[in-house]
Amino acid sequence: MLISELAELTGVSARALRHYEDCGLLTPARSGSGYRVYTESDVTRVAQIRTMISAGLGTSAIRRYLDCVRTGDHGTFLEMCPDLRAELDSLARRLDARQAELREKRSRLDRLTSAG
Amino acid sequence: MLISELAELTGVSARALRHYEDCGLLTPARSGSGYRVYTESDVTRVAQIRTMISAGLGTSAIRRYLDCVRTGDHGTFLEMCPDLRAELDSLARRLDARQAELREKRSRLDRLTSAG
DNA sequence: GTAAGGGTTCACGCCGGCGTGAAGGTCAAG
DNA sequence: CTTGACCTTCACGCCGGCGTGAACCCTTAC
Repeated sequence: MLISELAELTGVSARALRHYEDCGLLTPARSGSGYRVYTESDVTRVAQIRTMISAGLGTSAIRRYLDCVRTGDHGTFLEMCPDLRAELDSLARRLDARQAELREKRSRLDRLTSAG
Repeated sequence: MLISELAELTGVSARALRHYEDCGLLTPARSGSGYRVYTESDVTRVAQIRTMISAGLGTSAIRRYLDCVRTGDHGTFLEMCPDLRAELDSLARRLDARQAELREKRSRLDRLTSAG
């Protein structure tokens, strides 16, 4: 299928799909005229990519660990290798830190608003 | 006083102080040779700016409402005018939204990590 | 004279997943 | 042939508070 069809099937913009290719997350074949040609398995792969992005992973991390992705009846998950475990742990810590920062900002804003 | 002294007194870098001037938050006098000359009241003002920034306000918003800032015994606060009230409300909503997004990311990451 | 230590004005870099034209090739349909 | 819908490859814009040189001026001490 061509890019616009994959875009419709996945709900992801064509621009994003090209971006994923630039990042090495997709490697579609090319037609004689240079058009990107995707297979049905790319639909699943894009869904996996989106799941990982929505979990906070960057494209470089996704590229490193895309082999670890499995999609089963119980949802999408990752088969753990040591590096991946460490990467996800540090990501979790970063997310927690950002959450704490946001909470601080929010409370400081409340103080600015109501204090006095 | 010169910029490095104000930087030390406030704990804010000289670069940041120049940045605040670029944004219209500070308007130091100039010596004959072009050096920025600050007064003691600028120490308070910088503290107010830092408080507002740490609460999530951007420099443009700070510039618009810097007149509303008061620093008293009960901490730094803002005298409310309608526009300011609306601005702070929308900011609070944006912070809440970002907090919700982060929570979602965090839980999705947990699912990726442990599911399967 | 000069080295040292501050001050000044640019102006790019960051962080990153895409949006958004711009300029131009491909292809089926009328 | 021509419209028009889709495709391609660049490549800048975003969001923004500063970090970080670069290149150059002022002043003081030796």
